[in-house]
Amino acid sequence: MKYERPADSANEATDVQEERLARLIRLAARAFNRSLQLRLTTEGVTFGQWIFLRILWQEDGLSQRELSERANLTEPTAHTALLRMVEQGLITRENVKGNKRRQHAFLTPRGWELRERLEPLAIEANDIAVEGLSADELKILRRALNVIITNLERDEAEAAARGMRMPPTRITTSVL
Amino acid sequence: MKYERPADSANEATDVQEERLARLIRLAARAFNRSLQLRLTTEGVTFGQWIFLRILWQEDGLSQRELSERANLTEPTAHTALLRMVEQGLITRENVKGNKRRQHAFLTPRGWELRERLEPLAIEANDIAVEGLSADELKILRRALNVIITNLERDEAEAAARGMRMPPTRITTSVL
DNA sequence: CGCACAAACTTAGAAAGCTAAGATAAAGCA
DNA sequence: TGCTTTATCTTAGCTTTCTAAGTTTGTGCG
Repeated sequence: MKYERPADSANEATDVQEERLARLIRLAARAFNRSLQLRLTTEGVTFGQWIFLRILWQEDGLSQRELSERANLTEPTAHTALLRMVEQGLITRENVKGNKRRQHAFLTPRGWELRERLEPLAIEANDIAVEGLSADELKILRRALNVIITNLERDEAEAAARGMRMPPTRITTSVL
Repeated sequence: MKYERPADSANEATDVQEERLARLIRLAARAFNRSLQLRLTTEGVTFGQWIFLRILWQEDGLSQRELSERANLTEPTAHTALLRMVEQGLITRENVKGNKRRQHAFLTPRGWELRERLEPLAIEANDIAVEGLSADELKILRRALNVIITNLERDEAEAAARGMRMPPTRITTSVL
């Protein structure tokens, strides 16, 4: 054990403290998602669409793979989101430069238009969230979150290298 | 606007900063979930089961409603998780004191046994996550997360009072 | 007692996410 | 040139979570 504590800080208390952190982060993430979703709904946009719209506003014409990387999501997740965005007329997907494999996503005029209506909503949600926190606290919060993310991703990579895997979500070709 | 910045820090930078906070929290939440799930899988337990096991270890015999409240999850979510836990022999659900409505969940011996094997896994994940953060930073992190959660939940409650709702997840009895 | 209202659990169906395993096109190499 | 490998997008099917809308059982009041 790396971080030993004096005997007088009971074990139980330690457990509770530590376990709470994951819970707090989960609750904060959910509250943030809901807050944003609540606002986006007024413009008929879902959370998943928002994620990809934001990326395309910065950099139009990315491929599905590039989009999923920038969004930190898997390709199947990006895939279904992009299909729906085509249906709703927010983007088109096109093959460019004679490459029949890569499908680049381009914002439609409607997709571009949403920008000025949606971005203020996200800023509003963020402003509400951080109300009462000082600049210093926010700085530490960001740093701490980055550290946690780095630590856990490193851990997952190491676990994967040792052969540990996330449980399959599909019945693996069973007994035979 | 509360936190004005000197003119030389462009608006764009501000936006990016603010938007990033939600993203960081989302990433941290996901990394935490995966880290825990990866470990729980070695004992054949899913994340959802862990959530309710933890609560029952503290307080056995709670009803579905009480469990969903303590877990910060809705009843349908608790419902499906509990059904699976019954299937797997982790809990039983029983009517007590002749009440045919309330269903109290009781840990089976198997459910109790898991405690000593699972709790260390959660502690391990937490230890890894906070590696490199000082006690002060952790304190601020916790406070900041609590502030954010409170702010956003208040905002959602106010929005609900004004009639704003989360988008329905089911097709609302359409045209007729 | 009987009926209305409330509490508790269930069912229906959707979104968003994932892993695994295709399919097809491009690139690289012998 | 032809074959193998790699890239990219798709499909299949599962989990977890939600909102909305039942169903059933208790409770309280006239």
